[in-house]
Amino acid sequence: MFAKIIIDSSSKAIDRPFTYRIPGHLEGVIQPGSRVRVPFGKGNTLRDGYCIGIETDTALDPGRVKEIDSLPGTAQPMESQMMELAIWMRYRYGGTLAQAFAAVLPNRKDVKPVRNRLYVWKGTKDQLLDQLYIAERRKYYAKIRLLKAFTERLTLPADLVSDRLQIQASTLKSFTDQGLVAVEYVEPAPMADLKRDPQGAKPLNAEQQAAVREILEDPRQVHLLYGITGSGKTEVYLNVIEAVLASGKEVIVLIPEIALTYQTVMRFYARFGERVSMVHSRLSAGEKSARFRMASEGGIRVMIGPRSALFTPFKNLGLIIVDEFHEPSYLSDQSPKYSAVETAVKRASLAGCKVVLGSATPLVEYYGKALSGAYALSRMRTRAVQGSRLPEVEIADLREEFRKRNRSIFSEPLQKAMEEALMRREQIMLFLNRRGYSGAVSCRSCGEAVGCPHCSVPLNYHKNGTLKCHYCGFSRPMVKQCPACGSGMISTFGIGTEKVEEMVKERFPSARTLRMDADTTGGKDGHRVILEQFNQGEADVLIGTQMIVKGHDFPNVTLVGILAADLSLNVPDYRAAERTFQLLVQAEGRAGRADKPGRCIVQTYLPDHYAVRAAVKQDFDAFYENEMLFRKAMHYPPAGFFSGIRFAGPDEGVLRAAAEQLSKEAADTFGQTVRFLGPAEETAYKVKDQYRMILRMKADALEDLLAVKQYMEGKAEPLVRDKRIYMTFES
DNA sequence: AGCACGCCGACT
DNA sequence: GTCGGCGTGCTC
Repeated sequence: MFAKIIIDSSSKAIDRPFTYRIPGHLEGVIQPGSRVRVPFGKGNTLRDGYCIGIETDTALDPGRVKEIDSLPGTAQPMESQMMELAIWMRYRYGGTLAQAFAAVLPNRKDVKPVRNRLYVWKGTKDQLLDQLYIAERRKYYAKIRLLKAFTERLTLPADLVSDRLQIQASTLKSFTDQGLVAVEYVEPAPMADLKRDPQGAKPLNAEQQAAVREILEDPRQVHLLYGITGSGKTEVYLNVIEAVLASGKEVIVLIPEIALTYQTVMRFYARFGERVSMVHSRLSAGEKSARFRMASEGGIRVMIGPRSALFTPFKNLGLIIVDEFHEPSYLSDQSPKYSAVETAVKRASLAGCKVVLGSATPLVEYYGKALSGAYALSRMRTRAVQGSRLPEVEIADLREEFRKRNRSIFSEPLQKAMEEALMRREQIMLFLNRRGYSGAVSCRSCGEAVGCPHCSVPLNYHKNGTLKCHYCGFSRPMVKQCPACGSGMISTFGIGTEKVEEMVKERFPSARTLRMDADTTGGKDGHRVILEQFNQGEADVLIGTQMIVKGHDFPNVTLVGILAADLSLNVPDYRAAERTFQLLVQAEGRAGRADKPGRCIVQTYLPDHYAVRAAVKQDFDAFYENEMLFRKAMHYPPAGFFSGIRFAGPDEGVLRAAAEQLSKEAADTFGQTVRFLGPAEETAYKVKDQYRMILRMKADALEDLLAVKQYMEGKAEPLVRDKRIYMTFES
């Protein structure tokens, strides 16, 4: 018997099956999906790999075929469905098959036994592990602080945690003295917390009931749940999950990284108790593997977590929920660069189950499919909590402010609102999306940004005095006058959050400020510390980038100021308007709670832009209609398929030559079906001494783009192997 | 990716 | 005359 083996490697050169003989004692043990250890290469070094198939015969010269050495660890073989998913991911997103397997099969590390230490815990293993995670994030109870002290030593194999033991405080001391660790645990914290804040099943309103019913009854596989902020999507999920569990099936709930908080997970615990578990990036391989094993053995029925939870090896998967599915954290940054949303849809179709995509600001591609009937659609347009209102949103027109010679970053209405809020001792959040000030040029008089005639994205100002398009390479000299209105009031933007903080202090000397952006959130606890300080009322004004608008609710915040709504509109990306709309809607949602009305002031030079207007009215359908006109006109998704091939390399000349040559060959070969734009320099042309270029492609069929990808992988292979260039694929 | 084979310069 | 530089090419 022979086995087809994929060697675990990130190298394209050996990303293909190798045939090995199966030794007699492993016959029947090795199956497709098994991890194996094989001698490889001239030195016969032992390397790990994945079996992808079994054959009774081989066309190879028997003398060349080596024998499988062993089976490393005790990991279960990958389910055939998960293997199929990985193969699809490799095809869809590139990278090597081994990388795709690694993504769907994270239980790679075998649990190392730890001896000579005693851990005592009353409660289940899973609760302990979850407590440790929570303890890192929040100072909840004294006993959790006690746990925190032991966190380091408690990252132990779950099997060594003894269940339901309790020891006396004296004993505790003697164990501690001996270097053994003991933790006394009085009552499971989740339950303790529930007593404080009971969260049983809430009655559903009519919209929620309708959504639950539609999700359960509609035969279509993909179900989009559009629900405004506060419409109670989670409650809908809980009810749907209940029904799926009752039918004997299992559920995966994906949430954005940032939303994985104590409260979120507790709502699920409250409803489903120990059938729920979660995975997250801070778990060690052993802990994660233990939970996945429990899931495959039926001990866990609902798995919650960020994108990697999608690969929970449930045997009888009945439902996948992707909450806030528009969030960019669903895109993997490692190879394979998969979209967890798209992959969830694929997994659902392999498992024959339903997938629910929920959002207050759905991605237009998906919303379009829902409107066309390809996906099912449920809408929830009212707030679930009685008396709760959407914040009052108003626009401050910065062109007007400029005419009034207000050179400050605060418009008159915002300035006034801030004074009032400070007087009432209420808190303020100021939001400025820093990413957008990379040099787009805009007119202070009419608000237009100078755009590319071929791509309708803003041009970027370059130091040599030209304006360039980073999509197609178009370039023109810097303008002296606004091409739209002829005004000479042309300038670049350059204000970041630091400057905002300075100006808040200058104008409101008594206000205490906190700043939250990439510069102030260093370290693993940076976010938590700042948010906690703000929540404790240690500051009056929180200034930050988009990280402050996601999912954090501060009851005392009554004013949200969006300093420059246009900044995210002027980034060279066809999704700029969509991202802006999402950010604005999210930021608006931060203002006010049921008991205190909220107010949001949106400062903009583009008060008439459809993304801004729709966001102010919280009108997703209006945004969708306008955005689709733009996408269709420009053949951007969903009106067509769009992707990119990135070239990077340390030698500028080699990189340019390679990018241009490869692009030309691709254009000659695929010019009939694919439109090529570029290659153009990336927005950040040189990063860490690497020069970067990008070839963008538009096509009517995804298959055509994937064909170019395959072709380029082959063509660029020699250059990539010599490390002259690096090549990656974007979808 | 590793690792070996292979054909040219400074050393015991 | 040998040790070793890393260029080229293969890995079941």
